[in-house]
Amino acid sequence: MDLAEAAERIREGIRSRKLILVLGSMEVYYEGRAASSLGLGERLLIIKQDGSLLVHRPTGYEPVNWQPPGSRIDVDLRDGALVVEARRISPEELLRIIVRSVRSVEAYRLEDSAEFAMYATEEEMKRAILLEPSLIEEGFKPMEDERRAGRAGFIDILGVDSSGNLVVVEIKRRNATAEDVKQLLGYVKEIEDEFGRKPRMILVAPGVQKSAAKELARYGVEFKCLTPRRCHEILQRGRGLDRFLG
Amino acid sequence: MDLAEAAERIREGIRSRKLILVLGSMEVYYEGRAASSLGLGERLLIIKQDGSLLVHRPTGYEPVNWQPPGSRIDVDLRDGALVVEARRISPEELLRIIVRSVRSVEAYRLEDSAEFAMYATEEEMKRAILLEPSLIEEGFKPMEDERRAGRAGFIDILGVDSSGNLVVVEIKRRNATAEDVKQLLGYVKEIEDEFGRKPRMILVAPGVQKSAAKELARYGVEFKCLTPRRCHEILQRGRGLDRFLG
DNA sequence: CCTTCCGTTAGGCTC
DNA sequence: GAGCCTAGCGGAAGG
Repeated sequence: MDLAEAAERIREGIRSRKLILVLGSMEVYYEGRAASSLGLGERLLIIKQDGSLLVHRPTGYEPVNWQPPGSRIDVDLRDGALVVEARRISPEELLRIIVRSVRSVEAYRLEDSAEFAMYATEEEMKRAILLEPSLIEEGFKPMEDERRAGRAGFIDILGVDSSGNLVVVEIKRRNATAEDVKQLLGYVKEIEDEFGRKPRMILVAPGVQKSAAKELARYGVEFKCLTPRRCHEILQRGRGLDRFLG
Repeated sequence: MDLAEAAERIREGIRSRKLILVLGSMEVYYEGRAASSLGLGERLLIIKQDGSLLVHRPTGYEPVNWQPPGSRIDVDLRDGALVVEARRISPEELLRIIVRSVRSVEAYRLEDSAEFAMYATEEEMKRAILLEPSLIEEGFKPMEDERRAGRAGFIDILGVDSSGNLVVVEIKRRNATAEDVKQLLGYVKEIEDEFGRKPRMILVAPGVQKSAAKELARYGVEFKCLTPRRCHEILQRGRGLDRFLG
């Protein structure tokens, strides 16, 4: 395909806010927070309706270069090449794509208003525990969630056990790290300052990294194994009951 | 376009290891480490030559759903819909795309053997300092890089200053955080244990976060401002000299 | 605006 | 293979 025609199609696609697909042979140069260069090769260039831009090589999940939504995109013919530039400010970044030859340019107006729903997140784990506190242990009673702990951050769940002890619960959807233990200790210090007594500390996660296991023992942090999947199932069950009860 | 024809084109594209672009109206369901669902809408489905798969909505930098390279991809006609499934094991994950109608299916064999080069990384900052130690201060002499500091990790650069003091240098390509200061202190503790005297501590970065500034002052950590860009320029210059001298 | 934290983080490296 | 760290991380939420 002729480069001038390709340029016109791309410009028209941007004007009419379409998703544009360009297949061709191109070089790619990036400069901003870092810098990169990529010599000539056949790639897929995607320009989206919101001004985001992606360059994909024939393999790999990730784009080799990109620009997030809101970039200003310029299309020019320069020295016998088709040059696409995507700029953004804050941080100031420039992505320059020099297209040497084009196999195809397609533009589509896509309609997509569906809602994306994600399950088995850390948020869902917290909701499952609030719904069924015995997941932590028998007699556990949550009092607050997302409670501010000074400048240490927010405590996932603050509650009391069956003996009336304060319990600070930290939830992770993946294996707990030593860093997570430190985070929990930070919360506990704030709580201790505030309440004048040391609370129990429970780290809830599907597992622990080896380095974290040592830290748990060292600081007397308890560990409760719980997977995001199990929590999701519990919430589904809860919804089923709600529906049944009406 | 007819769904049966679309299915055949996709299968043929996979057989011949091409990059496949499908534009159409589709639902997407994912279940694996987490789970998600996305109702009917017009999207771009990309199947790459290496078995990676991406579903892109009309806006946004990131794919809404994906499967990394190496997934097994099945294409079926089922209940009047075109169903594309991408599975992987370890972790076991399934992405199911139900295509209800197709606007276009294109397949391309792309040739791309160019090398991708990234500059202005933390690695480059270290190399620039090793090449030109006065970037830290006059008289600084690097002795080792990536030196093991017990279980605390690896010291970016260990050296001595003009007075013979040990110097531990930690490099960050972005503004330094309080966490980075802690990391440096961890190294220093190990070095102190080993050498029996406290080394100077220098954090090298383009800037500091506010929380980090307090930690710097508190623990007597010095800060040296240096940008990845400057380091990249220095290395370029170095290469130029090598070429000139060599 | 900046900071903090999560992510199906991905990807790379070491042990 | 598991553990650990970095990223042009992106994105969201909060101050």
